[in-house]
Amino acid sequence: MTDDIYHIEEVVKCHECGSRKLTTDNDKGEIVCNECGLVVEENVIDPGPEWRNYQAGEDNARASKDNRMSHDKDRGSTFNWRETAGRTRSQFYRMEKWQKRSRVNSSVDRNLAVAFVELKKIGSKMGIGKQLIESASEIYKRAVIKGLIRGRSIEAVVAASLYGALRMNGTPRPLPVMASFSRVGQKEIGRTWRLIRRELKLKTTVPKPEEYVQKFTNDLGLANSTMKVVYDLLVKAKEKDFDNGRSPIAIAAGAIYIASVICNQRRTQAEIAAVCGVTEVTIRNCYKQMVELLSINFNEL
DNA sequence: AAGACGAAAGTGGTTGA
DNA sequence: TCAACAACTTTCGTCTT
Repeated sequence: MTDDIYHIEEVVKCHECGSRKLTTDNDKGEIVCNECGLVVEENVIDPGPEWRNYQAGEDNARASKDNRMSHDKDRGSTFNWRETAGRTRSQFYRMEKWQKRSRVNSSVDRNLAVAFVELKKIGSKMGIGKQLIESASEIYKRAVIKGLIRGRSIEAVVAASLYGALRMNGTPRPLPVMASFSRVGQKEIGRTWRLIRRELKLKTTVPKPEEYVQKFTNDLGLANSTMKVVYDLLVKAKEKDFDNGRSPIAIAAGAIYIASVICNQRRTQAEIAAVCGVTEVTIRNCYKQMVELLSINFNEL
């Protein structure tokens, strides 16, 4: 993957001895002079807004990438030309490069800034708390550092990060619901989330039906007592292994429909479908099977 | 007219050979 | 890797309230 690396154009010879025999060390992210051994370039970066994707040897690679994120913080004082006046030409030359590099870094910052604005926008539209926005931005930042933005839109990665943060918090939202708050389609959000989860090795579990209940019943304006009935139905369904292979959202939606009828707080299948992000057909199929399984005298209600 | 129902055809994910 | 499969969606006509 050596040829995958992007060189800054002006780095063609060693500042110390002038040799053009240079070797790139991918793992360390350095360019080293073959003649005198000087590290000509550290933290080799893509001059464009995006950067290359590190492959194996993650640990070393990550160290240099992390440095990149804090370039201006670490090196800020190096840019003071007054302090360095009178030094050799090659040193000015080097400093000039750091400045260029800082501009590259600021494009990373701009990416993060744009992303965080987007994240806050979606978050406030969805009524998501500060803590979760923080978690989502943490995931986003790590995705950026891993180079996962490449070939994807900021919006997609933002939506996926938020989706993931919600799931990991035990308060998942259905993909269609996420998509309705984003300009990105649910397929793209789902695909991006799977990638992020895999690449960042995030530990997630398959959402359980009960994780959706609070949010759904709230949105439908159902009473706490009705919500309690939903939970009871889910417990009974689980006892009979109703959850294998079926979408947890569909199960939650079906249970909510049954409970809304039982508790005289009837909601139409269409209303529930809209809130839960599944179709009426799915709710019908699911609640019918549940009624059958739990021997509920539904028609008498 | 609104809501519920179910058939039919299509999609995307999972599983097992 | 590919076919088979179950769950789910979309669409639409029909029935019930």
